[in-house]
Amino acid sequence: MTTETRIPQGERTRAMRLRLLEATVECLVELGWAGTTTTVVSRRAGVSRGAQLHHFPSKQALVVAAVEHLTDLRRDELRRHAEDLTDDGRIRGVLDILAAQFVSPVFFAALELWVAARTDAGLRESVGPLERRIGRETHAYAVELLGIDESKGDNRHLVQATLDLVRGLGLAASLSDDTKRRATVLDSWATVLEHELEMS
Amino acid sequence: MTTETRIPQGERTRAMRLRLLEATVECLVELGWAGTTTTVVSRRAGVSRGAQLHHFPSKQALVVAAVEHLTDLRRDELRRHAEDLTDDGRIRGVLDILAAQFVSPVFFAALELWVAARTDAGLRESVGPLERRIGRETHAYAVELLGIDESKGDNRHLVQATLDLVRGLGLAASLSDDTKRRATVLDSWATVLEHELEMS
DNA sequence: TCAGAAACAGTCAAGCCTGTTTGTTTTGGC
DNA sequence: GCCAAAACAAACAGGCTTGACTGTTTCTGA
Repeated sequence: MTTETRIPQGERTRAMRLRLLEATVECLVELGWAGTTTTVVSRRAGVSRGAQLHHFPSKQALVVAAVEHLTDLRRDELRRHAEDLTDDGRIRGVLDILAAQFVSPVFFAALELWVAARTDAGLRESVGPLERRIGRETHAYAVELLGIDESKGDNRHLVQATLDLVRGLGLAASLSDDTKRRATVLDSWATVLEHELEMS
Repeated sequence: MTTETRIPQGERTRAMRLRLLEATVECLVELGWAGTTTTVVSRRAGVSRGAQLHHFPSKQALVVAAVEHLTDLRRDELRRHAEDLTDDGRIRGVLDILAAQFVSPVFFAALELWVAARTDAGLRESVGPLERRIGRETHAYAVELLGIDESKGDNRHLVQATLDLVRGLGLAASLSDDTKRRATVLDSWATVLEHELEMS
């Protein structure tokens, strides 16, 4: 059969890798780290194990690539949410955006990798630096969204605390849905920030 | 051989179960959820697999018991740290105690179970309620240590936020040692609480 | 003291995961 | 068109985990 549709190999490679990475993230979200086996991933991606091993020679390679893919997803998600930001109740709005970042499936996938990395040296080498980078980027973006001067007063540490807070909220949300409680906590914290942040 | 040392069976049972539970927690801390296999646990506890299966017929049973054991450990740890609390810089001291709770090996073990429970229905049924109870107890204890009236102003939500914060700090600490950063964040948080809490 | 129950020990089979190996198809430069 | 290289497919071996099964020792109550 002469192939009617000729797709460049570069394109196919990219699509195949993307399918595998997305399947990996989905597995992490739905099945957790322990449930994310190479077999399950390949089946879900609709890719033969041979093809999978061709693109990612080891599970380690697959997961590391997935981590990098996750950084992109998280960055996109943050930017996307930021577009809905209005000017009134700005602080509360920013808190909502940040919190949304940490109760999303993407965060849950990252959480699985994060926790697994604690006891897996190879994984930690990949997750650690990337997570630090995401932390820095999120911090900078939060400062930008809040429209504050980071060098003033305790602003810097307050933003850090805010990020640690939403991380804790995300962890809580992973086990049981506590949307309501989260909202009240964020309300209180918004009030606090309005008092304590030194606006320029 | 006439057994010179006669140990009541109840005692032996308790000791054996305790050995298994402590080995389970140790494995969770050192090897993570995926690495905590029944074989590894029994070997580390110095218990034959037969004995292990006698006391805990399934891995599920073992882990559920470990979860309950962990609640005791966490409670003890909290109480023990609370004894070192002095009167000057009380808020900052309380924060240190709470933070210590969430960067301890015991918390890391609980974290493994917490995350695993997200995608494991059976485990979630055990971890969920217990974690909620610990949350409530810790909350109540924090209120007591701070010596505040929970019904006043936003006190209640500020305490909740504080607990979410230290949980986030604990998660951050699990991947890389950030003792210094944590201290500065807690300093800022203490200042905030001093401003915002309504002391009685 | 003795019998039955509980506690303990060790082995085994079934199933799964990972990564290797071997074989087939498609692509792109010559 | 043709051939090397990349992409893809599938079977396989080795190792590990879980829980069941069988046998042995120790305790308790009669």
